[in-house]
Amino acid sequence: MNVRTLCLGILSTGEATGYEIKKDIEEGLFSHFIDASFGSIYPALTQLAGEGLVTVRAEEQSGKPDKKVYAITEKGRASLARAISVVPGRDKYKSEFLFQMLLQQYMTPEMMRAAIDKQQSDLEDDLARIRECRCSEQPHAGARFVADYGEAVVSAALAVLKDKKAELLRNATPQAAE
Amino acid sequence: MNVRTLCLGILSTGEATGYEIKKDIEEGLFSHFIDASFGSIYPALTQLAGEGLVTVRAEEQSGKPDKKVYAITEKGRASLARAISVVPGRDKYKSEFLFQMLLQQYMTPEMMRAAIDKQQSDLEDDLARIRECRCSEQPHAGARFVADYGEAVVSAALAVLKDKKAELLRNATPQAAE
DNA sequence: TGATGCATGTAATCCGTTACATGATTCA
DNA sequence: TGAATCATGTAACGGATTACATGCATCA
Repeated sequence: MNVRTLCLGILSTGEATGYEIKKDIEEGLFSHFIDASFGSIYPALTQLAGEGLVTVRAEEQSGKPDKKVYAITEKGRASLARAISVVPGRDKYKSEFLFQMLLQQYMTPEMMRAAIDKQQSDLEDDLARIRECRCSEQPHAGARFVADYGEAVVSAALAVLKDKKAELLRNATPQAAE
Repeated sequence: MNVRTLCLGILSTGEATGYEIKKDIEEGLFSHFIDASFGSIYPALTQLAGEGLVTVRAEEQSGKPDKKVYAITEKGRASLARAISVVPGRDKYKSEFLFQMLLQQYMTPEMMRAAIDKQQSDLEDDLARIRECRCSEQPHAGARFVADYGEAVVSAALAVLKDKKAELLRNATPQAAE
């Protein structure tokens, strides 16, 4: 799945500017399983408009660049439906944190602590964000499911982390890391 | 974190060929939070050898290309220690499946079922793999933690999925998908 | 007989990130 | 005064995937 389809998906829930799409990706329900930067969103939107999958409407603003509000077209909806009508690819999960934990013996206890604390605060952030989404929206079945799924996964991670934190630090080898 | 560091990390647990490293990434504990293909592993290994971070030893074989066994050097261990002595980047999770669930209304009920079944079998695979790792190795503290973490996360996902599956399918809009 | 596993490697290509460029407004 | 928010966009660069090339052995 690429940024094109992602933009189409977000626009299927209502019109938005590139800037708002980015915010949605960072703060909305999408945030915990998708990523995209301006450098990919803006070109994707231009391309989509060129193909008639979305329309653009410029709104003048003083001081700032014109706001470009994008809206999905029927052709866009059809294209979106086609794009998601495939058996989904396997989930991909990348974690530097877990890699580090696997290589504990190369880390100093201070680094261990820093890494664990960082991970914990990241997870707490995630959890807060998910719960916020659930409150702020009147969610449809899909959104509710995704929020439940996300909450369950993040909570489970957090529980293990809190549970094993002390043990992990106790085991940290003080002589490590060259 | 890049393929270089990943290779160094795997080689820190014992010597291996490029082919074995790939297998380790696919089947070992690494598999649920890291990815890499031959196209990136082989060049990385060549580069690492050029810099003296690993040594190579060629083993002749009949029929097949010579097996190149790589082993990490002291310099390599130092480099690995340096590479992982940073506050870890945020975990990244990509899921086409969750994206699809969020856009339910564009999917046919058949696609919904296929997607859910696929996700379930993927998760069951993951769980089996993690449990296998735990048995096959005499794991050190780090490996045990990673296995616990992975098991908790995947189990939680699986539980939600099983729990909500029926509801998700019941809600599937029969007229959807263009 | 045809797929799968073993075994290494290169080149084209893609997709995306990072950094840069611009600039007003608002909040601390 | 300096950071953050709003707002769009381009260009360089990087990093990895995919496909290709080669070829034997084994298993079904």
